[in-house]
Amino acid sequence: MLGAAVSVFLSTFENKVDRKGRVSVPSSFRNVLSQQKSTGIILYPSFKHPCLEGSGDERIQEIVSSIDAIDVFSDEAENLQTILADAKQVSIDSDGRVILPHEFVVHAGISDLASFVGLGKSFQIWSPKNFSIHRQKNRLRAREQGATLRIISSSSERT
Amino acid sequence: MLGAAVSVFLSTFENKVDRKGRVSVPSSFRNVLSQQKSTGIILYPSFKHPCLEGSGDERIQEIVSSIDAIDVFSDEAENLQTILADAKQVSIDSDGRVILPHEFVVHAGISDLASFVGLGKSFQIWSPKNFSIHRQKNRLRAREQGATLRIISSSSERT
DNA sequence: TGCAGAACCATAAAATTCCATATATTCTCC
DNA sequence: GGAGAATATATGGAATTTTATGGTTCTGCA
Repeated sequence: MLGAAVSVFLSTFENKVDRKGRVSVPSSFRNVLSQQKSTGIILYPSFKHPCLEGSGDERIQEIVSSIDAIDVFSDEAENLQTILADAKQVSIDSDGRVILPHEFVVHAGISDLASFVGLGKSFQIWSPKNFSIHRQKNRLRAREQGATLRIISSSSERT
Repeated sequence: MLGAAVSVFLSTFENKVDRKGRVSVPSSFRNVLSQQKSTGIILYPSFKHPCLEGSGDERIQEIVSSIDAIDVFSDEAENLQTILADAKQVSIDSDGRVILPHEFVVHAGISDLASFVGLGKSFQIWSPKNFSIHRQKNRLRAREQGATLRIISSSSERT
């Protein structure tokens, strides 16, 4: 395993998806997950993008608690329940792979390659093609809006 | 059975209903139920949607307590009491199937397919057709109201 | 005695586990 | 410092086990 082990999902990895929909979870991601004591990962289709949202399975517990905290029959509860209805837990096999459910593969437009994109506390899975488009748009926007400001101010605390 | 198992009802499964009204309970749901030591499941017609509400039989206990906690003659109490009056317990056979009572099948508009929808601590059973309409509405609303944002921000507080 | 519900069997499809390998990376001993 | 051993990662395929599902038989009860 590579050195450090920052306990956040970091960087982007492109892995192959075989005929059965199996794909290796990047090893650094697996380390983060095992540190969170996740036995598997939770996946659900993104509302906003043609990609999958992923996280350790503790996240589900948080959603369930959120639902409990509000009126069971409210619209708001139903919004959150939608996430649960769409989510799937996939287990990581002994070789570090998961099986991407077919509907998810379709939603994300994935064929034989999948990009795992670290977002810190969570990650996304894209088709490499869609991701490169998305990435370019994001970079452009970040540049225009001066995304660096936030970073500088937060890191300046430790200097 | 796969290792994992966050012990909540998760994801959506579409199973066949045979001529005798039998339908397989998704295996992951059965796991949750057995973890709850439920010998069967409790079903009752939703009064909000054309679907059935389902849960392990401990859930009924919670509803009973809720009734106790509120004004005995309020509308809310009557709503909850209606649930109890309409509810039925169905047992799971050795092959993991239940028989959907005829009135319930009618209420939900189910013919030869049933969608089991995980909602965390409980689940629903829909006709796939009605569910897809419902799902689309919910997803749209969730997107507009930004349901995910709240979860993400609340979870980020604790790290 | 006829019918609904329960228990039994059988089977095809799907998911999970196990094994094999190629490639890269790290370690260790000289 | 470097050759080779040991380890880890990503991938492909096969074997095994679980599910889902259809059909049949049994049983009590109206």
